[in-house]
Amino acid sequence: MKLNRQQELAVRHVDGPILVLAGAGSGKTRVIVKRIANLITDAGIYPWHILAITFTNKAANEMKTRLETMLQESDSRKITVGTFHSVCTRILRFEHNALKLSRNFSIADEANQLTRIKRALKETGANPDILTPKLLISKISRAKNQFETPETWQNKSGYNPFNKTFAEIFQLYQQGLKADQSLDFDDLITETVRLFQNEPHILSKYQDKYRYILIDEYQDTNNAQYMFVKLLSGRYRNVMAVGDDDQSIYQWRGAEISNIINFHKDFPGAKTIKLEQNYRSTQIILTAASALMRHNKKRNPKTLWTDIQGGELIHLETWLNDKEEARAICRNITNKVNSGFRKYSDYAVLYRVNAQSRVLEEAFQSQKIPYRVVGNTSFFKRKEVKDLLAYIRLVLNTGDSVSCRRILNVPRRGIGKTTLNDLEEVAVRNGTDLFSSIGLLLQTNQLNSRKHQSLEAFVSLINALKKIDQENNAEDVVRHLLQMTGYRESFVIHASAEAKASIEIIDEFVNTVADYVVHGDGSLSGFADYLSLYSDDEDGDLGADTNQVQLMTLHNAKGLEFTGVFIAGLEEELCPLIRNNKESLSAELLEEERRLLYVGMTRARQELHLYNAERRFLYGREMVRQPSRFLYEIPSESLKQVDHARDMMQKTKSNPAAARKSFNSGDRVLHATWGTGTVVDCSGDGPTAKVVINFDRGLKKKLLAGPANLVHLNRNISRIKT
DNA sequence: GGGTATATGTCAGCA
DNA sequence: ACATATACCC
Repeated sequence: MKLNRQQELAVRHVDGPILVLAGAGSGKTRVIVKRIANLITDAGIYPWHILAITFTNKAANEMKTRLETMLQESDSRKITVGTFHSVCTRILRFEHNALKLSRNFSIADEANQLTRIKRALKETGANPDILTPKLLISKISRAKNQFETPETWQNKSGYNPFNKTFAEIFQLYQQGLKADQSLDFDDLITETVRLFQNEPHILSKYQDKYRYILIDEYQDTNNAQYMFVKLLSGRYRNVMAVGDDDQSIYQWRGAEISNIINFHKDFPGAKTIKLEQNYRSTQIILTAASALMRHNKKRNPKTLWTDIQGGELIHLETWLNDKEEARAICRNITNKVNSGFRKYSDYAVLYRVNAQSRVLEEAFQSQKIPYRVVGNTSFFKRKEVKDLLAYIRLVLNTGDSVSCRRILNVPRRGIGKTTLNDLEEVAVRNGTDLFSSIGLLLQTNQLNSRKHQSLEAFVSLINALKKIDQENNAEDVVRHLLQMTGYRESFVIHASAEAKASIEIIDEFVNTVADYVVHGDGSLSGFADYLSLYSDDEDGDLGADTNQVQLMTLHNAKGLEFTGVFIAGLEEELCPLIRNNKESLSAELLEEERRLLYVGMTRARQELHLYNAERRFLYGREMVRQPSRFLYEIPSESLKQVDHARDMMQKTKSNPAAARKSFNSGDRVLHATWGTGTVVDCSGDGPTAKVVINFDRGLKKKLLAGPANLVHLNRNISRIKT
């Protein structure tokens, strides 16, 4: 397809800063890829001078693949494509000396951060109900991205006790990371920026290396990432920032929309190009999505347009509950596929929170529809993966005490609480890491022989693995690791289904490392980075079953497109999400939620299906739901609306059989006015039976079964029982 | 020291 | 409903 005028201008741009405001579906990835190709083939720029930064690893891989098809392999290989985190990790590992950091520093993932925060909370004795671990992590993240340190917080905390506690925890957290030779995700960026600031010759080297910088999803960059770009581009100023303020959905984690708005101030003389033609969606879908977005006040007005006239109306279906919703989605997809014009992979089901995937997965399984949950990091959250990763981290960096503590007694080797406490004490007293403290404790000769033996065995195990790592690839190390620790065998003994699942995960882990050795550099440290930075699980073997429906969160759908999109759970408090009933939704958050739905809607090419349910099982209980306010912001002429919940209620109402059912205490029932409740007592039979019900909204009512038209919620009984 | 039963908190989104 | 944290027992 030919480029349009604006796209052409962006692709042909060579020198100087340029901002590309690219609306949804306006072909921005194509523009970035073509411009890179153009820089090399037409402008004669060396490929190693080009740095392309994407938001996810997935996007990076896709870009690499597309570049490979357009360029000679010798060229495409030399272009640097990656996320901020992966690019910075590479720089830090290379320049570790200047930072007085081990080359094999560990990357602390979220779980690792959490254990550190919890420990710091305990140490300070702060109340974890007010400063919750999660809140602390996000506060620290924000502080770091503003280049604030525990010290600056100490100074500015003044008399505010919360700030003071925060400063203390921040300090402990940071000390812990440092002692363990670990960096968290934010450090990866901020430490690179500090390196650039403190070592002009290093900055100069990289400025010279990366003369052409392209950044995708610029609306989602944070302050530290901005600083990185600003410094790195300082000499040549060849920055192309591509983004769309309407698709900014990461402000919650520090993304600053001002980066895109202030681009001209930051890079004087910058060109601006607006891509407003949408090549993806039908007029109907685009009109509806634009109408939704007009409710946002803080945005640059824009007029997206499309050549793809008309199209199907957007379907809006209301169901009685989340199970019915999931079943309906499955039925609709099956019908479409059976019609012969669509395949499973044409469809994606999007939702606001990962917890929604469960009901959907159950429905897909029972209807035998092939599906894949995208971006769900469940594999990386598995205990087995964390354990093995902890081993790897410890082998690479024995200073990593958090990892050491995790696997010191996994599998069981008789090093329990008491010994661990002793070791920690030795570590603190000598100012060493946990692993070194084992050697120190062994020297004291104060241990009984059993303890002595198991500790000694552990040390030699790790040392042996270190040696193996020096001469072998990551796969060999992992295989030796499993063999020497007996980790896999520790599950084989148990015949339980749980143990079987564990073994499957371990085998999958081995496959992952084998795959990495084939496709990556094969090193253990490279593999550890891969595991730490690639939280979106790529599904290495994409060749297998690709004809699957994709399930993912709205966030994960960014940058993707599908022929048909189903969005589930369009209800108040879920979309827009309100986590805390006490807290009201700020205007900023509401607008971000709206943008998130906008991103979801604009993923659709031909079909868009929206769903809401009147009841939903969430946070451990069934809740009565209200339709999302966003549904009222979509013009009704774009919608084809069916209320199946109402139909179902009416059907049961007109069916006297329902009234004849007798009720038992414990039964879950539904009443047209009072909603759901639990039967606590029932006397009599048939329509004249007197039923006492505790309604979920807090009312207790005595009703006559007949006129009350109670509906048995049998479909929910299995859930309520457990 | 280790395993299991019970209590408690969590399900926001991501690199 | 699930996962983790602690409490308690062997």
